Amino acid sequence: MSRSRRSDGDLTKSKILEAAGPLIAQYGFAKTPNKTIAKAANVDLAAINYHFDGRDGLYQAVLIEAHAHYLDENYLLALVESSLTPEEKLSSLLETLLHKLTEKDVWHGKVFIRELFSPSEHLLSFIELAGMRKFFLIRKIISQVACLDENDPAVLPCILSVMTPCMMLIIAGPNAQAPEPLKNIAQMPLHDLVEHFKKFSLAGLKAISQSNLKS
Amino acid sequence: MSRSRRSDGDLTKSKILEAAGPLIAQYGFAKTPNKTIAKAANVDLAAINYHFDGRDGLYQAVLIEAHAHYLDENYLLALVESSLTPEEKLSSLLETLLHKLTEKDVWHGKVFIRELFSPSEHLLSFIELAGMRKFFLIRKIISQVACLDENDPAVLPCILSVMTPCMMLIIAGPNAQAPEPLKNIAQMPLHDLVEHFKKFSLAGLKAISQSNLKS
DNA sequence: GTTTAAATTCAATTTAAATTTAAATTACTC
DNA sequence: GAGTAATTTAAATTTAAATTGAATTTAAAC
Repeated sequence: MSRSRRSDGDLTKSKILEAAGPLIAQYGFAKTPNKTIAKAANVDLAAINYHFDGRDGLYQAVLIEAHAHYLDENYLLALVESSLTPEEKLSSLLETLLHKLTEKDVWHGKVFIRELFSPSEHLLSFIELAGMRKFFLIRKIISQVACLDENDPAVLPCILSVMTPCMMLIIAGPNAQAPEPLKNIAQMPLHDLVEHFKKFSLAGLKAISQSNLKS
Repeated sequence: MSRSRRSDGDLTKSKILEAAGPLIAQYGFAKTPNKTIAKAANVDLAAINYHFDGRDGLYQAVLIEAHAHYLDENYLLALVESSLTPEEKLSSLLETLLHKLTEKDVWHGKVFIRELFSPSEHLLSFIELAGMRKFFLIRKIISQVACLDENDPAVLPCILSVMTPCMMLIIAGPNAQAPEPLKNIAQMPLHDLVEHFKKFSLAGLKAISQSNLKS
């Protein structure tokens, strides 16, 4: 008996994944029917169920893919262990976050951030696995800039202050047709945006650090 | 002929609205069927279509309600025109944004922010009407703290930096069952959070202001 | 109290989409 | 090249939910 593992299945599986990503980024998961995804991927509708065991399985896979690519864990690891100063590490982190904006299609970030700000039952199930490691790496960088112990609860709002504005920018990114004021933000030169967030975040963290020393 | 306008209709209409809000805040619009809303409101399923002319009409109404209550326009107007210093105005704004966290049910903010970060076709249609006025008021306050002209494009990322972290906090608020790290943020004492965002935002804006003077 | 249209209700219908099935095809092993 | 199981496909089924319509009730006007 032949225990064959055909390789063409993997291709359609990834075709589905690559087609689903941008669609979900643009319209949200609830508003992209399987039929639309199948058409975009040039595969039969039933292939989604065959390969992902149902619609939810596909979304779970897309979410994992999105999270893995949004801020690469290996990049973060290398950054944390690099010989840069904490401030330089922060700069690099912000640059990486924002440079994604210029890429033609940043579906990874959009999908992940959509889920983060409009959470479904799918978020909890996987954030706790893959998400925590990346969270700890980011926390390490930011706590160093703020001169806080990484377990100090005061680091948590610092992380919010640094990260969430960049996330909003990705949602309202140049591709998306955002309402007027947001659209204008997204159309600003990338360099100006990077400079803004570096200045703002660095000053904010320094202020937190200062007030911590006094108390 | 009697041109009667029965008043009991308004009651059920608002019952539906009040029931829909918290459900949509928790589960998202796509994941709360009309049936669930009708049950929570103690109203017949068909009443939704009768009063709101369909599911989308209900969501539109919920969105308008949410936006109106999230940051009250009259409050913003009074704040802008008050005799407080720009810094004090910013403080008040942040306090208002964050105090919503302690209220038992902050569905208004959650619904609006869900939509903002995971936009559907409903966002654009009404943001441009009601949203712009509030946006301009917030911009006025923040531009003054940053010592920038309110039309300077550099104000835009400042608004992001100040507002979005607070929004994330509302999404991950004490009620919601967020994943670990976020849950811990939401459980921090409100006063500490307010202090953090005041310090961070003020320092950030001052830094932007400084670098602007030099160039 | 009678009239009238608004509001409610329940049942029937329609719609849209996901899933399942089984038949046809294809890639791989020998 | 034959056998086999993985994959693809198209059609049928199932599911869930929104919408509609007709019958009933109710509140207000006179």
